[in-house]
Amino acid sequence: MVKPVVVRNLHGQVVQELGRLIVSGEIAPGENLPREELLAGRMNVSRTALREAMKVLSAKGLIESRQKTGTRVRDTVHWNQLDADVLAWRCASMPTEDFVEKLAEMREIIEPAAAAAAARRRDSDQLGRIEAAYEAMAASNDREEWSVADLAFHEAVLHATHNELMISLFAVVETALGSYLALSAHKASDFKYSLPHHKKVLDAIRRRQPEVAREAMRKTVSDSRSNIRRNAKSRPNAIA
Amino acid sequence: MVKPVVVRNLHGQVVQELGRLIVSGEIAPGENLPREELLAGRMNVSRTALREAMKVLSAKGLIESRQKTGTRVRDTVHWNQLDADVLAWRCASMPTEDFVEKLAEMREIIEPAAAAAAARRRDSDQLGRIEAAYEAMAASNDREEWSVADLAFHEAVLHATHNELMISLFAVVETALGSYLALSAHKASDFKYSLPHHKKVLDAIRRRQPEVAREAMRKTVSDSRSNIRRNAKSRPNAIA
DNA sequence: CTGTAGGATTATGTAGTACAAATGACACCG
DNA sequence: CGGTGTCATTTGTACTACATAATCCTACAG
Repeated sequence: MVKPVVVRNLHGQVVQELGRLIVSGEIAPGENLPREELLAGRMNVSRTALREAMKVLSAKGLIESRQKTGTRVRDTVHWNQLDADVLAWRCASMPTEDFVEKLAEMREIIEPAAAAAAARRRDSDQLGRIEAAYEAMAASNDREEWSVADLAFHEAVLHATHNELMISLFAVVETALGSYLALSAHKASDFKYSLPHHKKVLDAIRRRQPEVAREAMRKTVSDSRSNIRRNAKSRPNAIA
Repeated sequence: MVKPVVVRNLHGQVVQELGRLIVSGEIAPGENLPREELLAGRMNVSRTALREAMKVLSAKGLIESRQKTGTRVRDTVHWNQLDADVLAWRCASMPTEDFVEKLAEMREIIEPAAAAAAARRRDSDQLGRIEAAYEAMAASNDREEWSVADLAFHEAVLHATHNELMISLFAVVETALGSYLALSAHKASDFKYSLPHHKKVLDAIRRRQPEVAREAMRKTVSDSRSNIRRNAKSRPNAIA
């Protein structure tokens, strides 16, 4: 369910290690990293590998290198907050309610709009996928199956928008929110609680009723958020 | 007004060059790049520089390298569509109306939601910035000044949301849309056309009325979009 | 003739060295 | 005191050598 983050490359590991350190704040913005030679030695990798890693971090807006000056951590405003890795590092290091709220807010903005757009622009093929996902949700036997089908449903709706920017944004937010979404699941008995909500979304998209779809989706994700909030409060830091 | 994209590093140039080739489709997804040694020779750079560039492109999801197999261009679904560079390359290579519509759609989704959030969470300091930007818009003497102040206004609203994910998304979309926003400007005589719209947004945020702010902002950006569309049709490919 | 194991081949991955270029610091000179 | 040039330091680029992994193909066994 969670992302594996398997990195076979050495510089990939270095990226993860340094990225985590920076995003978690252990290396604060404005601060300088050790010289490449020293840092490479300290991490037991060659300067080559370290530099390839630094170029990646640089591409994510986390650091900035200049000759003579050295490499320094950039201010958070320059970070590519929408980068999957950056988001993952934030999730890992600051699982505060505050951040989850921000992610959930993004979701509540995107999804209703996406549902409306899908109702306008969906073709029959994509409607089929949404229906298939809905059927899978209805047929699911446990929370695991439900979660998979649920994700597929929302993914299918997003794809029906024909807007790859929105699809990409959804993917990023949803992945980051992934672990927390488990919190929105109900007790084993009523994990299909939100099935009727999804039905309304599906019907509205099928009938090409944008505003109905928007409102139905709004209710769905807003519901999900309250559950996340409730469960997160009852058992804080359940993730880690 | 436009972004300079000044790259002092050699590998930075390689990133730009290869990135443009890939995003424009000249090197299609699934296709393999030449071997590092060959490609480096062909571009007159060392393998070192080429590899650093490839790591960056890899981080943006454009390519994927594996031993023996070589380096291949990944399918577009894996691209970080929300990466500033990727977006810039798309703008440069396919300035189709279609893509502008997608960007505008994102804007129409984000900004009203942001205005609502700003009305809820703004503090006095941020309200001050929004007011200042508004005053600058009102005091502007030409379209250039107007555009700068206009951007500052929207930026200030976004910052008042306290959600850096939304700020980041706005920044990316707005930058990509930047050149096209000029198209939304009216003739020299009535470039302040949308000032009353902005006034309503400002007032609603000041009075902490989320739904009023949302609706006012919706009208503002929707208006801007119609202008972009109209002007884009009258003089297609005015950008390049 | 077919299936599989294992080695040959070939691409990327990593390490290390050497030097170029930029830039901040400092000393020197007017 | 101020301008200017040299020096030192850190990243940038190039090149070489070898490690590693995965494909491909050969050879062998059934």
